[in-house]
Amino acid sequence: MKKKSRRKATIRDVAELVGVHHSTVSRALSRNKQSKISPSVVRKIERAAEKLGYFPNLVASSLKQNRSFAIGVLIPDLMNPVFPPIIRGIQDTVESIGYTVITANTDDEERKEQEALRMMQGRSIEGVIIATARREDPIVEECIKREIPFVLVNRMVDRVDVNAVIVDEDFAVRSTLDHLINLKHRRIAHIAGPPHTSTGFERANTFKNYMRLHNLEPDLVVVADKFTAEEGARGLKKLLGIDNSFTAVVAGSDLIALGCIDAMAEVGLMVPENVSIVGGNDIPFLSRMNPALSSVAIPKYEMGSQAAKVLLEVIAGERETPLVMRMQPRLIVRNSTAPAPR
Amino acid sequence: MKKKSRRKATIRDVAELVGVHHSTVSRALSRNKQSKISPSVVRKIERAAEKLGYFPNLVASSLKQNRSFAIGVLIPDLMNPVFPPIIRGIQDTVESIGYTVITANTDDEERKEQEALRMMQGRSIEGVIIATARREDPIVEECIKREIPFVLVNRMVDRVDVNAVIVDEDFAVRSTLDHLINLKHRRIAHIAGPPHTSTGFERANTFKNYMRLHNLEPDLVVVADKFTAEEGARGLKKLLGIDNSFTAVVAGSDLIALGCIDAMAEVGLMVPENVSIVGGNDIPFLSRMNPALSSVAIPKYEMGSQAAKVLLEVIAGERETPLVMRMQPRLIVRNSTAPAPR
DNA sequence: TGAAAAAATGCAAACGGTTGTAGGGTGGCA
DNA sequence: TGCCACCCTACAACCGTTTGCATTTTTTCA
Repeated sequence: MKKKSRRKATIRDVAELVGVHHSTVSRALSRNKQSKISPSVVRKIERAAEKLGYFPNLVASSLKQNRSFAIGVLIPDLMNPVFPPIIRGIQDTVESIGYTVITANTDDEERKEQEALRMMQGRSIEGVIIATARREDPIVEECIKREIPFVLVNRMVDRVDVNAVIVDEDFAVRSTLDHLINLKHRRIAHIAGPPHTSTGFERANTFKNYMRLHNLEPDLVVVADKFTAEEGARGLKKLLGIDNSFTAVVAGSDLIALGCIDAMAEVGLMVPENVSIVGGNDIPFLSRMNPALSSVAIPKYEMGSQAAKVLLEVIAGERETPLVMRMQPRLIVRNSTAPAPR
Repeated sequence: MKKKSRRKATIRDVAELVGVHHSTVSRALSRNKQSKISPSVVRKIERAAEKLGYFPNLVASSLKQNRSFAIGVLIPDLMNPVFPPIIRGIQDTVESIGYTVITANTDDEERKEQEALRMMQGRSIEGVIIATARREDPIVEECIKREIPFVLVNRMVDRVDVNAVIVDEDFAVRSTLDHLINLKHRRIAHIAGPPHTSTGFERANTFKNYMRLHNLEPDLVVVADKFTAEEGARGLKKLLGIDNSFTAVVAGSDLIALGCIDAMAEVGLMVPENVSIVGGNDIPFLSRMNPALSSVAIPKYEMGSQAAKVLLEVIAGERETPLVMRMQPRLIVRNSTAPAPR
């Protein structure tokens, strides 16, 4: 019995115990097909499997079926609070039907993205959810070329023939600007996210257009090279060097907003007394900071969940035409915005 | 060529292109062994592999070698900010040597833990890092029984013959009590984490002992059933019902502390003017809240990283005797603690 | 009652690598 | 020139499942 517990029981072990061929066991245990195995044998096999502590070797199964019941997820960095809810949304929906997810952090480095994709392909993942897309993205191109099912989440590429679950950035900045303009702000600056990302690019574009629509000069736009607090701070300092007449800033993300607030604190600018600020993404706990950050909330968990559903459809071959789904964000007004000072 | 790109190139395709046996290709491509393949052939094979876009099928390799170069990680919930850094620490260290990690959320439900472990075993993971341990933990027992290499992280079990990377909870509560006592607090309450977790249990124990050591009555202890803000709020309300003479509270975790603060706000208690509070774990961004939460920081990333290293040693058979590693936490004093009101 | 249809099970070949061992070629040395 | 080593490389079996097809068993019905 030492030997028995030594290595995992296989399908052949239970076949032997029952006295049938191992293929019969295989069929008996995979209930999906109408497998033509008599109920009595099925029961005997199930009992034997139970007794031996048998459970299927997913690896062997994957090899044979050339599918792995696994999907990959590419994110920039797990420690960025935007991503855990997205991932959780993905996991919850795919796990419910027996899939597992493999995530990889790419730190926005193309080399790591390539490596991760390689690794995932080596593991025969059936599809990928990509949260790292740049507007021109070699990884996306490669997925297309290799015909790997994929869905973009949060960030989009410049082509439209892809599946994506993203947010209505237009709506996001319009509602932000509406709010600020209602508060009588006129000199509004924008610390934009990186222009090679759709989120950074689109929001900056809409910002400019919508400002003009309101006859406001959209001249105070500076870009942050990353969605980080450091870059946000750098951006705001640069802005101060150019023009300090602004009374409000629209930040490309919450992290960027945090950096802006830090930079303003350094020069004695108070939020919201001197300048109002609104962030983006609404990451957790920022509602409790001082001042509580006004932000555009995006449905992170749902986006993950939806992206997963779409991916599963693609994998199952149920979806032919590309789908881009724009989720509606919601401006949450807290204490970092106030009427424009006179 | 359609057909070629249709399906992934295999080792046999490469072999055919070069005109050698596929086993030769296998040996040529796995450099580790002194594989006795002539350099010229190796070069030809590498070129052919490159040309065909070949990369190894990890699944097949896993099946044959009965190892998967994958480890599992069991966490309660990815969305709890404590875990992403731990996971990132794990990922970074194992990925550097070609392993991948599969994480599963268990929501502290035993059923999900069992399922997750099953799934991981089915995928032939070589070991597990467990962040979900309760003091008596059936999953841990099962790992022992099945001889699955594992390392506990953050939480410990009651037995000591296991590998674990945890924090010196004793030190944690002693330094927070020192701090509070220095501030002349005498009536100090403790909202403890769940007593079925080592962290909840140990901290509560140390709290009581260390209070007595200072001739203070440790009577104000109430337990939260989970490490959540909701439970923290519930705990504090219960405390208020018992005795409201306390001027400081030691919370079992940051999330519990947040709940306490909320509950206190409801009844008009101000932090830190009326009561001081210190949290645990020091999750990100709470330094920016109002008031900035004093907390006991734990080296989350390093804990993950260390746990991964230990696990890899166990897997490699390089570690026989169990190791429990206690990482030193650090009290970070911010604005949620102040001298005791008179 | 017997033949044909239907149902249940067995057989064997995969899936794509790895690896022990056998065999072919080359060079060294007497 | 001949023999023996010694490198390389080829062969084949195997890892645990799945699955088309053959075969056996059971059922059906004339």
